[in-house]
Amino acid sequence: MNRLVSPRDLAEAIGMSESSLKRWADRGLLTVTRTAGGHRRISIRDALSFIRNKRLNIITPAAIGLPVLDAGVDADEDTFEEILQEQLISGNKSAVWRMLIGRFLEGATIAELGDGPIRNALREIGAKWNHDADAIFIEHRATDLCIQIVQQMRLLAMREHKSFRATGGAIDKDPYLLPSMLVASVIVENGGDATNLGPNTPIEVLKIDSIHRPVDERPELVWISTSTIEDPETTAQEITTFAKECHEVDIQLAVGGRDVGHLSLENIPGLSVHVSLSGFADQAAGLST
Amino acid sequence: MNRLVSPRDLAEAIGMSESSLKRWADRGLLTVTRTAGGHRRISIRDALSFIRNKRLNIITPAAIGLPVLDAGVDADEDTFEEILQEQLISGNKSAVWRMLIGRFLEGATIAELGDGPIRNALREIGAKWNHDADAIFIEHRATDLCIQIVQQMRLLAMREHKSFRATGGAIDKDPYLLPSMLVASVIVENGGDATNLGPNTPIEVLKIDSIHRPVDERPELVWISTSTIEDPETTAQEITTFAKECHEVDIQLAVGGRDVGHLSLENIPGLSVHVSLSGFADQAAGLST
DNA sequence: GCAAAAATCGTCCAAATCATTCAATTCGTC
DNA sequence: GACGAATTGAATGATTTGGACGATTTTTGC
Repeated sequence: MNRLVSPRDLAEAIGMSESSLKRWADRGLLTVTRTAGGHRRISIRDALSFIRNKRLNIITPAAIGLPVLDAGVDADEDTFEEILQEQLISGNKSAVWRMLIGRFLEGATIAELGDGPIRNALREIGAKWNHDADAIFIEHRATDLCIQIVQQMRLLAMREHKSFRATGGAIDKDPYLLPSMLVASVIVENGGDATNLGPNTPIEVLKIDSIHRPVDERPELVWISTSTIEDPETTAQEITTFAKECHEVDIQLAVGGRDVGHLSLENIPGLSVHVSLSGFADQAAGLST
Repeated sequence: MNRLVSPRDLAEAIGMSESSLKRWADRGLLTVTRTAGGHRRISIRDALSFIRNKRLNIITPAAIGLPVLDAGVDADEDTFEEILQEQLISGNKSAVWRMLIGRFLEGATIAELGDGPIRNALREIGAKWNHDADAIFIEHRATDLCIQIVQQMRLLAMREHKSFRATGGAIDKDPYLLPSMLVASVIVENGGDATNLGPNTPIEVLKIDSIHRPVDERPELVWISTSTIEDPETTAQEITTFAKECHEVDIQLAVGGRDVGHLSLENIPGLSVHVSLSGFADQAAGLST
């Protein structure tokens, strides 16, 4: 996973000529290092970022030491999700990795993958929850694998220049990591600088990194992820108050998550309620311009 | 201590061939000393200045195995930890990233970084815990940043060939992510294939992926991370029973974590108790050969 | 200590890559 | 369509790279 490739290899992998590749590198579109003798060398990570940024197809994955992106990457959406779910259940790390990263490199956004395959597969797996040890095992293993892959995508999607700041986390008593991590990754993918405060983050704590900050250090966006809500009324009230405070200082507040429908949050100025990651993505894209 | 590396090791570390490295040395691009018999030896200092000079990437840090305490490369250990802690508290992502990944690329192991700078910084930050929102904010932000960096190191440390399998997680009711993630990363760094079941994993669930598996799918090692323990007596009893079951089928069980001292676990065959990540590293290295 | 195993030596050479040039293709605009 | 600008892919001779070789040195194991 960490080899250096030559311009020739990368050119072959994406079906372009060596000349073009070198020109792109010289123009700065692709990060290259040089050997002591002056030959260009490209790290896999830079190569993958480049492939995705330029929306290129990997024609010969083997040329840069990538596993064949087989098994359902080309399949239609339903089949893809079905296979992904099977592989997640059986704990086939490399297959899941190939499928998701493969789609990602073909240009799928983190929001699309999170809203579609990842959410659906984990929902199915979670539905089997019944305090049965087997089910817990499968859920934990699948979640950890997804966390690793989402982190990897976050790194690949990161841009040099960050055009806005965002902070957020999962609400108090909510132990789920992945949703908030997905939101952070989606924000990074859309040009933001995301600080994820993780699970179990009371709204009081979010205030510290937003409205309580000096004006020039405040984020433009705050997100709250709500996978489980203990007390819907109190929580809705807290969020409403927080939204008002944010609105006064021109911070956008966005709430999303599985249980967001249980909250009565309507027509509150400065507050967006998202039922999907693409909602977050759109909002972030709006801030990014 | 001034360790010397061979041309082959340095070549592997930067992903180049031994031939090229020898040629560069002969051309004077890289300072080498010679043994009495004429073999080239390169000091870590010269190797690093060469790498920096030519802007090369270190892709296999383990190859030059630089001891962290090699004074003079950068700040001494105390100063380093002090600065790291400051930057973690102030949330300076890029600085923390640079410091930790930098050390890692210079040859520090994940175990060393986890036992030293990371643990000490987070311990200091955690000590400020008093249900004060500021303290929680800083702790959450620092933890998330460390999670990202540890995941990145895990990817960098991953090898092509995995020589043994391991599974583990944080014990039931233990919500901390990072310790178990660190153990998984240390195992990966030492040639293992780690499945991290994450926080809140009851021992029953660990059994699913170990003793309840078919013989040829069983891991060689199971780890339990214990940052908080609700009921020491029951837990110790459970672990003892589990250790016995593991021992019978030749699986090694390793327990570690902040609160591991509160458990009475002594002289149990097949059970190792570690107070540091390097303990896990040694055990993994033993399995790897 | 000694012998076997592993690592490195210096040298050679085919293959890969360099920077540059140039013709062919593609793109946008009129 | 025609035209100019930009991009692409192929060819060039010079340089760099990486693997192979038998000989020598260093390390390992007893």
